[in-house]
Amino acid sequence: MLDIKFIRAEPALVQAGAAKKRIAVDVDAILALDKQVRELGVVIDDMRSRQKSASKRIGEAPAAERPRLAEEQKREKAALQEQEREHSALQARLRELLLRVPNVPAAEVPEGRDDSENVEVKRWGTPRSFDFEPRDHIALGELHDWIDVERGARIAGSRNYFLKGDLSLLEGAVLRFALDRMVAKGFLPMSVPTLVRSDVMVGTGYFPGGVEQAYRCDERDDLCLVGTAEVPVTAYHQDEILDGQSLPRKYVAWSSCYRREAGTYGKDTRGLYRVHQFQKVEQVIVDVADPARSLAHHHDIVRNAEEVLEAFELPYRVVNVCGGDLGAPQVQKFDIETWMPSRRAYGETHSASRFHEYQARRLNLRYRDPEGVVRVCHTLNNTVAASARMLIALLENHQEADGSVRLPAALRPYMGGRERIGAR
RNA sequence: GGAGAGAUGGCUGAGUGGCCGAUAGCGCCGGCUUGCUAAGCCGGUGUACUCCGCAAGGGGUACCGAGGGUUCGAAUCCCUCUCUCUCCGCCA
Repeated sequence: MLDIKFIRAEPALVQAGAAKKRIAVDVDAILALDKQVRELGVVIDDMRSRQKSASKRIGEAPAAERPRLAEEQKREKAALQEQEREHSALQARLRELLLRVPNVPAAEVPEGRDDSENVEVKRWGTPRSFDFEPRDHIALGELHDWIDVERGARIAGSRNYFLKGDLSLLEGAVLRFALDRMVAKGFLPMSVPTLVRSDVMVGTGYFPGGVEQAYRCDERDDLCLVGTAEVPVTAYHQDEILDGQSLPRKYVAWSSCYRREAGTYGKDTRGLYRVHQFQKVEQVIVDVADPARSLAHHHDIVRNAEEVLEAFELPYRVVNVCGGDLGAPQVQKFDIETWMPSRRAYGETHSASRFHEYQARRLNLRYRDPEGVVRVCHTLNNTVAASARMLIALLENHQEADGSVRLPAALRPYMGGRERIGAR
């Protein structure tokens, strides 16, 4: 959420930012409503002030006088209550609108309509040229009985799966490697709730825009399954005022992630690329409100992910996500795409975002600076490793003609020292 | 699931209808005292919105877990909910 004061000061900037993101917003209408809310607020504050002093006088008046004075106050009160009802309706409407105002994208965000216009900023490694007909991960999974999508679908519907044997172990190895690496960099590991209240989904910016993408419990419990550990970790300090000295806070969390994938019928239906549940190690940073520091963190968290891919010996590229492909909350986003032979393309495996105040303001996540001033924090996050897609890349890139899969050196200690899996 | 107790400012903890945005202590900040430190003394110390002011600053309103209600007036009374703790039951 943007600061309403910022919107008042820079309406054109906000309107232009929304346009760059291809998100419809009427800034003028919001400002008109804001003005209305404030004007009525002044009236109400004034009425309450009179009400309070009148009540005080009644308390001090002789008992005989009180009933008559109270009677007068009753009429005043009715008028006040009517204004209050009007005011809170307007405030609620304003908040609804504000929750949908997108964050202003950075100048470095490229213009563009959709992901086809994202701009590649880096490429590492070279996609391997096979001297045999490479299998896709599903074929490899069937060959070794590592993946069972049929029973997954029978148990839980389409886009659900079982991982078995060495692939299940490999999933754990990938995630644990990623986690260990981040801990070594000073990130605090956390185990987190994956079922959260919907105000946390609003706070992190997923709601109201992304309600369709989240699994929700029924009306007995106001809880949602998170699509990423970013949600509980970023909301960890909700409603707190942190000591500025304690920032930045760097967290890393391993969690299951749940996505409804509404509106993706017929898209990526084969295999583990687009699934309803997967596991992910996520890095989150909370820091002071300094755009330069946020930017530096952004580069760092991208680099952290790159190092994991390099350790896995997987070719990747980094793209600067264009305005039209950017979500409402982000200032800027870099996606890392890893080479996937079956797609004959790079597929998104990581997403690194910086938000400035957008999430923190919704979460009421603040800190006290050295001068004692309370400010809203900045937040950022990025994937470190996400299980299903990382497994696709590892299987497909490191497969051999006989269907076995070579393990990169980094993963061997996590796989009992083995150099390959699926050897016959 | 059953029974009970609770939720107040950074923390501890008073406050059962008007004198309470809230006693006191601790912590923190400033000052004084003092070879240094410790102790002591004095003062200050919540958040949000809003109005006035160039500013320093000042005024108003709201907030005592959340939401409703009673009342001229609610931290205080009533209702609902959430959370915490204790005991019992069940259970990974």
